[in-house]
Amino acid sequence: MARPREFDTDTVLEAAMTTLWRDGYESASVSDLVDATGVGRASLYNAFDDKHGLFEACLRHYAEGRVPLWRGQLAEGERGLDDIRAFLSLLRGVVTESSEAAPTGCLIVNTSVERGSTDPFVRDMAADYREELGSAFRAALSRALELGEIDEPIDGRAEVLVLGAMGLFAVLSAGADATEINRLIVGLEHLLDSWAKPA
Amino acid sequence: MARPREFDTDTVLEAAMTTLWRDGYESASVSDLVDATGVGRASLYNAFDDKHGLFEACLRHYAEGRVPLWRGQLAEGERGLDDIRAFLSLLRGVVTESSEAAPTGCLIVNTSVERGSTDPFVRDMAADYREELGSAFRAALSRALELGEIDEPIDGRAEVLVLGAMGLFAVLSAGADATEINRLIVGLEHLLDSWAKPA
DNA sequence: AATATAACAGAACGAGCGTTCTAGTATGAT
DNA sequence: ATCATACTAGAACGCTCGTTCTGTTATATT
Repeated sequence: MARPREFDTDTVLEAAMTTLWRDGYESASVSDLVDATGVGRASLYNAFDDKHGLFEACLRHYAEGRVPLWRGQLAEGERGLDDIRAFLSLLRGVVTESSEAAPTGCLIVNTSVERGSTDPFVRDMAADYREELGSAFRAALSRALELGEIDEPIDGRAEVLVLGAMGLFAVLSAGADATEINRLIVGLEHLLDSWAKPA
Repeated sequence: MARPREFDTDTVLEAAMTTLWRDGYESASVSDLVDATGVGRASLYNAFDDKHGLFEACLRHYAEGRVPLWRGQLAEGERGLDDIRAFLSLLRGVVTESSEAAPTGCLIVNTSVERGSTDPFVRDMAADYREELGSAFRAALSRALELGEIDEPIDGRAEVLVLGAMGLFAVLSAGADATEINRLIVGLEHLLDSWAKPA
């Protein structure tokens, strides 16, 4: 009954997300988002209400597209410590693959550090994100326990891994070079090794 | 030979720093800084050149005033693991003492996540900050080694502690509640316990 | 084919941004 | 006491911000 939308929502969200991810919420202007998406201002406002609405859609798009990259293997993998090692390898890959298309660090960590104290939406989303990450680590550590790779405890170690991931994302966004990032990841890998029982 | 300054530089820096710390670089406007410091616009521009100059002075003020709070005991304390435990207690205190006067988290971590990829000054300052923190952890762990509290290794564990601190600062700024913060710190405390050799 | 509907492009809005300018003022050196 | 200096307050600058408005265009239904 009316003219159909000319743009693909996912494509637009991907472009807007990349801009917000790279520049942050305040530094990315609506004009920047118009340029990045190639969609007119009025169309963006029609589809997402306002800048914050587009931001929320981008955060959801990020959670739906990026979280599954690690959640599956970590939470429901078939191994234990190796699944966590694979997660760390994933993070190591981030630093070498960083480009204009895929900024470094993590959108949720970036924007929650920027706006977490004043923006309930991003605060809640970041809390969910950490909860999901912690839950996934606990699952992987529980499998490691059942496989006889490690002993107790599980929970405290999962919290440490959450902090490690949050720290890595923060340091990535802070502009650390590849050498430092790799050194930090190696530290976490050695931590995993130290948890493993002698074979 | 000329009219002397009416404001005290440290007092002004403390007020400006608090505002930038709480709101971030982009969200804190020059008008906000004028209001917070009580100093006129022209005076601020006379003394600090521009907004970024005032920001740099605030970062230096933060590094000079806040870093010594943990650096001394951690780098040159007389104990080992207990000095690291004291550092964690310091962080635990931060979450309960947060007020308008002293925002939560860490100014350097907040602004380096916000601007680290584009602002060389904050990137370098954040790198120095992590290097100093890592060096302090290595010193404390070395003392713990000499005291017979722990065995090798030192370096990888120091990196893990740096990540833990960065992660805590990130989560603090993300608006996590006291319960979660405490749970994460307990995780790190248990990690320290697990490094200690049986007495 | 005619109509109703909504997306489209781009101009325009007031508000706020960082910065500069215009005066006026208070002080140390002569 | 006079002068040079650099502080002070506040108005004003051009610019960009997020948002809204004005037509125009394209499609699904009748």
